[in-house]
Amino acid sequence: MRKKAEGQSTANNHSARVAAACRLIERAESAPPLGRLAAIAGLSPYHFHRVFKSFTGMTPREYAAAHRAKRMRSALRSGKSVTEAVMSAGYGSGSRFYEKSTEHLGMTPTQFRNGGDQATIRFAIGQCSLGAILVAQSDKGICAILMGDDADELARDLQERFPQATLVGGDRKFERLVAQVVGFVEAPRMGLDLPLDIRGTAFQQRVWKALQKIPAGTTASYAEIAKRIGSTSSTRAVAGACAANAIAVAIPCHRVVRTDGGLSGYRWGVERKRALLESEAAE
DNA sequence: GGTTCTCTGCCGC
DNA sequence: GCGGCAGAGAACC
Repeated sequence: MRKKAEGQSTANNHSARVAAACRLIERAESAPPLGRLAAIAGLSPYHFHRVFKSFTGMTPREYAAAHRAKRMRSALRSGKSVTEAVMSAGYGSGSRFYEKSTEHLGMTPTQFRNGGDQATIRFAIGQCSLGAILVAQSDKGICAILMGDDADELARDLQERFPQATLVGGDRKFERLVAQVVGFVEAPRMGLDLPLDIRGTAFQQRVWKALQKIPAGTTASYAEIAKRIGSTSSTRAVAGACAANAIAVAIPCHRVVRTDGGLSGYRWGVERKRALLESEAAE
């Protein structure tokens, strides 16, 4: 009994320290260095870092970055100019923010302010051994690879994923790109040497990054991915992020299976998942 | 391009 | 539970 109470109080202590660090990060003009956060929490930088991550699922640096991006977004939404928003979010200089803006907002600040992504997305639909395949590209790179049984369904899916975008059918030059992607889907081991335009929340991005590290021909469980991104208890959220993935095969969510080896689900049909895994294992 | 800070796996207490 | 080192990596100037 006594032991339990002690364990409880340690946990409470930690959550209070982590919460205090979060508030500090939120209030600070620029991200406080790790050493200062740790000193305030009364822990060594090493240990504090681990405690923080185990509670929040992200490192203090990531937390600060996510919070800045959030401030940036709300400042832009409230109608401030891009420059004002950059400053009020605590980015030291405009130029520094611009370098990373695509990462934070998924688009340039001006595009964001103009009501989301109205950029043009070009797409084309082709056929591969797994059925119909849609490849879409923004000016940043491939933003969607979708698979399905019929072309209309895929086009609707694309429109739903990018409701603000202007979708245009691809020209002949674009067909070559589709052919390249189809070739990649048939033989994923070759790799896809094209830039990707990956859009999602910070958490989704972390999951997708982890997925890209799973080598072809192997699999990982949802729990393993959760562990790799340092968020052991987020197994279900990992599954959610996999399901939200818009870039099939290039972000290999098909390589994530249940802990017992069962295939679990696949956004584009379990049969396609099975086929992909079998062909990768055979290569 | 060098420096400084961050992050993580591993080990010791 | 906590601290610390080593080494890789990212951010910064």
